[in-house]
Amino acid sequence: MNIVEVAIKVPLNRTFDYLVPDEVKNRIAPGMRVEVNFANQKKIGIVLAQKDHSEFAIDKLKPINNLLDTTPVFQPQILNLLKFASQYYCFPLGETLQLALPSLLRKGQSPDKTSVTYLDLTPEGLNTDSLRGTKQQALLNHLKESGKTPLTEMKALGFASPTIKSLLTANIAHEFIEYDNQWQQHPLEINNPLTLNSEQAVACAAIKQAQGYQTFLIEGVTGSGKTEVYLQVLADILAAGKQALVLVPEIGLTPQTVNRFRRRFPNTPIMLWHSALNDSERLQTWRYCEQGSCAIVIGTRSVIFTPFQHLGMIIVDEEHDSSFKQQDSLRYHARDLAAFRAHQANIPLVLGTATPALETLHKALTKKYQLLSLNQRAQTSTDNHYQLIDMRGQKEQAGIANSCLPVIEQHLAKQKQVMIFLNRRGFSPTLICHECSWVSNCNRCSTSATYHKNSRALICHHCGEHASPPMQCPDCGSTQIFPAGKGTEQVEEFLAQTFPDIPLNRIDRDTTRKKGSLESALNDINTPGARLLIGTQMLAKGHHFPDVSLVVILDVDSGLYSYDFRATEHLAQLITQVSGRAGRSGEPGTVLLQTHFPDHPLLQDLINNGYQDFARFALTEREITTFPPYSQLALIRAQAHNSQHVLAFLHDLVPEQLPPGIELLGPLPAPLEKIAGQYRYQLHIQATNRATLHNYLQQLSAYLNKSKLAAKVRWHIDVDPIDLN
DNA sequence: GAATGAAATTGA
DNA sequence: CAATTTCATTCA
Repeated sequence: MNIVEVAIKVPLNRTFDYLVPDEVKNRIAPGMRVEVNFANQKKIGIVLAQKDHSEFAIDKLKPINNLLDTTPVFQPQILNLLKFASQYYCFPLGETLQLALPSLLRKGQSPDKTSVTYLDLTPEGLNTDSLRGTKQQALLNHLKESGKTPLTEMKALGFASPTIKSLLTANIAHEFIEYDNQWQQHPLEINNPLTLNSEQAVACAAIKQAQGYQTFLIEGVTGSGKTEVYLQVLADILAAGKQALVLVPEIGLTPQTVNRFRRRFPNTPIMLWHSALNDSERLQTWRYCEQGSCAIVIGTRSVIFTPFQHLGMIIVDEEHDSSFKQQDSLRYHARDLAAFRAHQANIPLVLGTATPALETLHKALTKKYQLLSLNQRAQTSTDNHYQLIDMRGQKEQAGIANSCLPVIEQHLAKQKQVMIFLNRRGFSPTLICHECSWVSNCNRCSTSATYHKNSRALICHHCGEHASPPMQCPDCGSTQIFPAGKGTEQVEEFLAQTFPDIPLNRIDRDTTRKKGSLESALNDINTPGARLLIGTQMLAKGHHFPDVSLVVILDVDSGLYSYDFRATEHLAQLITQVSGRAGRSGEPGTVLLQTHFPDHPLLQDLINNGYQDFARFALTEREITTFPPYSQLALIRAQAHNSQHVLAFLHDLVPEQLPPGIELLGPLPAPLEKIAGQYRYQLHIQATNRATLHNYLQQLSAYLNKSKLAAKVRWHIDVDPIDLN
């Protein structure tokens, strides 16, 4: 009998058997796509295995309609990775497989081999310094920085076809197509590697000697030159003709980062993978990696599923960054899957960050990972000077303590940039009535709608509902309606009044919504002279602001006392990352932290001894409280319009007797109990170790598949949750 | 998730 | 009683 096991995209933890017609019998293999009839529909499924008998009644099996591939779209290793991910994160295999496939392949398109058109400067172009048109000049400048670049990428950066064409006709630039595997045939070109300091050299040597799988954690303070270490170890991988996978946070994929790789390895094909790619660009990068024509791919989270010919190394930059954890459907952590993949491929994995996640640090301290510390900063950066601003009994305006103002003024007077950080956009998180107790609550969520003064709107940041702010109180008719609480818009308004002559940029989701607006703001910031920068977390990540000498963090306290046991870790990472933006131009930067709890031990530890010390101290706390990494956590979240259904569903999951090693907490209302009219509750499952947790989850999912209540609510399991919302 | 068919509700 | 909506069932 010719039977295949097929995974189909349905929310079921099950696969389906199909008959194989004789004419395709010899061509079919695991990892290929097939078209099948399924529940009166045509669907594309993935062949998992060939077998000669089925548990299912043979006479009820249907034949497959069509075999869509001549070679598998899933390599055996990728199939294994996805089977693991599906099990580990309790998400149906069929859906997991579809998620990992470029959408054109999901729809049945053929993965035929193609080529990429590149744009580069001609020798004349290299000797040209200035061109007439500003756009042409920008294009010339960019190519001088980046070297050869795929044409599609240039267009995505906003260089228009006519501009490109004029440089082509002027023989400044040329286009060329590169085919399969050419890069491995040329000797590797390496441009201007920097001289390593002793710590970097130690780190490089350690990674280069790795035989097979080994994970390294580079714990490198800001400015200590992690990237240089990546580049130098990559040189060895490339020279051996192997490919490399580099994962970066969502916001970290800037042209500056990419250019640094391109400049270093000028004759090496480097491609990108991120959310702004369209379907055909995605397929292009995917094919290039799979056929071995791309040497380095730099990408965000989902790049971890890309197939390679000869993968030689995986690097995860800023490994602590929460954007590596997917927050819906398959809730995977790309860093953790990278560890699985590196282990499977028997290659080194390099994790790098100034502020390691406590889970990662724990593995390094218990010798599962090799810890490589970089504490020496390059000469252009120096240690920052932290200062706690005691807010108790102090006057403040727009959330800024009065005692901070003279400091801000001093730095501006020295023609430096000052960065003000507040993790709340809008003008104020609520509007309140002065005469009665009306608050601008959202009708559909258990939170208030944020007042946006610029766009004159009340917006709920959770369900997105828009309303116009009332002129009068809807309850008592009073006109005495005031904003309560602070947001970035308010800080901007206040500082613009206080320092009318100083240029100012506010950077948050609202000001960067338009395409290219972040780039133009970042461009502004590069112009010398005094400047005020106001922003949310967007400012903390990735971007390099050499002229910032003062950072003010307005609201430290919200991270100190929180229901979330990871809140202090995230706060410390944020403070360290934001501070890393200051003091990079030779002089020490100043960091002011506004708090009502200046004696808080974790805060004291962080500012006196730095993140490294803080993290080790925080780990001892985790051990005492047996939170992860000293236990394993999973969450079952459920929501529905009817809160009784949700509670009944979760209560039903709690058994009378718990298996050893498992503790359940809940059902608890989610921190925001109601969003968009849906009531949300959660059950915390804490286990002493991984195996116990997964045993228990397996039992649970058997039950969940049968439960009648489960059909009435929306529910999911989040394994290793990082956000307890 | 989507098609299907049975059960419940509606309207004259 | 037929038309319409809701609900549970099943998928090979």
